[in-house]
Amino acid sequence: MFDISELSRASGFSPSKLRYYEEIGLIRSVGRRGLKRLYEDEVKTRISLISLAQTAGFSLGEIKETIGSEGRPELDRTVLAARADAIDVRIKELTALRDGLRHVMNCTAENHLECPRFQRIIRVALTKKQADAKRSKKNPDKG
Amino acid sequence: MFDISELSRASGFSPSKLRYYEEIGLIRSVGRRGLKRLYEDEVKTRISLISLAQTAGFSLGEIKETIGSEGRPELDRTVLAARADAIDVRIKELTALRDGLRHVMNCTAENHLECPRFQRIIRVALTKKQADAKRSKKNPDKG
DNA sequence: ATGCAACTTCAAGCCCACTTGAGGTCAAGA
DNA sequence: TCTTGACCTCAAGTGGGCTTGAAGTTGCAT
Repeated sequence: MFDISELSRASGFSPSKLRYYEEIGLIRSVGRRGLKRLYEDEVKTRISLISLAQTAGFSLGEIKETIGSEGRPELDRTVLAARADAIDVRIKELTALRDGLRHVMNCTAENHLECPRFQRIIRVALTKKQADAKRSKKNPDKG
Repeated sequence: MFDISELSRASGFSPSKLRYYEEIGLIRSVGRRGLKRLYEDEVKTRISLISLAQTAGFSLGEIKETIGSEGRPELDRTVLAARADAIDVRIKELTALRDGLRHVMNCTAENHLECPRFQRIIRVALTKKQADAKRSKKNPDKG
């Protein structure tokens, strides 16, 4: 059991951010010593997970839906599957973008945005994105 | 040459968003017919690129620094390289997160956050992140 | 017992990335 | 010529994700 300053040091999250996350139900403290919050180890894993999920572009609301707010989260398999699929799409986009950037670095075309190779790289990722957007319009429940 | 409503349809960006991007110098219109903005094809590639870069977690400011604001952007190779490297890091994090989620879907441990396999998956990504954070503290210029 | 650093609450503020609304202008068709 | 409607500008508003500041409360060391 440790207090907010240790958790802050360990996680790199500011105390105000930790309090905010608790307020919106993303993490929890397990008790108090006087006024001071006390945390247990589990919260560190949780914070790592939140941090990664944010990097992946999920909002705090989506993260809460995914991992729940309690120690024993109700993990809905269909939600987890949807998140994993979303990450796969994102990975493909990022890969295309990275390849595009690396190509541009070595490309001698006068205007890189008009380089056919670059455009093709970008278009591939965009096409996936648009196909995805279309699907979620036809099928709004599975967002 | 086409107007804002066609560009909006083609790109999926709202007219207000397109005007906003022009205001902050991310895209440009090449002229007017009366009051109405006129765009040329190049802007579509640019918008695709912006869209991807946002997915990758870059701010509009960073995107502007990376691709410049003009038709013939000043592409700084060191900036491009840094962005590409950042994307690589992010891809690794996303991969770990996705694997973690997929594992949890099939894991029968009572509390998933305490599943050692899950923790290991998460910790790997987090370690990379923290190493990166440390490096940029020691070397604040190369962010 | 007293001080004080580290915590606490709660409301307000801030930055980013847009959106909205009010009021204005223009080009083309009836 | 007159209307229509799609565009325009500019200022203010919104929502997410925090941070900041003022004022209060504690455990612990002296």
